[in-house]
Amino acid sequence: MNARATRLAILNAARRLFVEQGLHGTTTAAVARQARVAVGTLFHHFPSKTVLLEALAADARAHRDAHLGEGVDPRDPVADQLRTVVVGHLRWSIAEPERHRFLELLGATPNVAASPLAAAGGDDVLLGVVERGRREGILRDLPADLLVAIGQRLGATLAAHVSLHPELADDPAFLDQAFAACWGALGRD
Amino acid sequence: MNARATRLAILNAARRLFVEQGLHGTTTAAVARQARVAVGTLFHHFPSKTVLLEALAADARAHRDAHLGEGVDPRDPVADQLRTVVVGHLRWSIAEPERHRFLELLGATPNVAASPLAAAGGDDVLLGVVERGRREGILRDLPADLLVAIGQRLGATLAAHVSLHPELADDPAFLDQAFAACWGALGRD
DNA sequence: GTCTATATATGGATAGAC
DNA sequence: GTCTATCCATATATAGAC
Repeated sequence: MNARATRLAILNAARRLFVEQGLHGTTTAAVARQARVAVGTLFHHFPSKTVLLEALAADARAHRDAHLGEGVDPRDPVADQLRTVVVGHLRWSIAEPERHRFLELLGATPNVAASPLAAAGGDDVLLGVVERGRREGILRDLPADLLVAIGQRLGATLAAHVSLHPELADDPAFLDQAFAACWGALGRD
Repeated sequence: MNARATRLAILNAARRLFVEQGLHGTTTAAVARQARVAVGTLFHHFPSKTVLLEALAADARAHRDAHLGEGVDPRDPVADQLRTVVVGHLRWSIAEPERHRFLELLGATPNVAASPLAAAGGDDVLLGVVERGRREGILRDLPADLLVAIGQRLGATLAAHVSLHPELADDPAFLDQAFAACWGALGRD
């Protein structure tokens, strides 16, 4: 197995275990076992557990952002852009449940949420849409950062529900209602 | 210091540290230090770290439920009941930020969210309101458990924002908009 | 009930052979 | 690059004096 493949095996094993057992609940030994490599090999590729976490975070964000970047057309009405972002995020979190849950976990973990590890970065897409919506006066009279947070949390809640009922991912009626709920929360009455 | 006071000091210290540094990030030694008792004393009152977590969880839920139980009048329209629950929860999470964050943390921690520790229990109040709303056909055509989850997450998001801007807790315009966002997400258009 | 001192296990990380 | 064996710090929990 070449170096690249070994590195990938470690990343995949680590992501899975971190999501299943938590950040502190997962030992480097367990990651190595799951990846079918020796502990020394793990530390050869990732000099510390923190570096491993950072690599996973960067990977997950890059993956998500690449997925979200496409598709949002600045010429569309804000409501359409928002729908594109929300549904896109929903689809991504269904397609990549572990990466999604890993990012959620990072954000929810004290002393990690504040570190560079949790630097949002990719939610810029949503932020851009929200800021344009506010300028146009079609969103609620709430702070922009709160609107972004609401959009994120709502998206994550929907994603968690759909991950339990995968058939909903392609149910147009459900997706309509789900987006309607988001728009109902964010849009001006 | 009597036994009751010692127990309380340990609980308060533990809650604070768990919220600040995470469940696994907090050692029993650190809790004892913060509570100004010896490690042996801690383990005298709580035979294990798990028991301490359970006691903390039970305390936080009882506190929240006692607060939420009052105030919901079954004769009110569902929208009013919902507002009572949402605003009540918001106020509670502002008044008791550590208990609130501790419950959030429990729910977000793998291998803890699934354990008896995370048994919801007190969100029965919200569940009751949502079920009545669905029967009356005034809520969105989404599964009841998803509606409850949306209400909870939205409430938690608002609470997190208000904890950063405490002055909003008594701003009627903000509370109106905040509740409007919840109702927009949950209520039928 | 509270303390100090310690047992026991396990964690992250390293050394050095291959 | 990968392995085995091991170091060292720290974590939970206990023992037993006061």
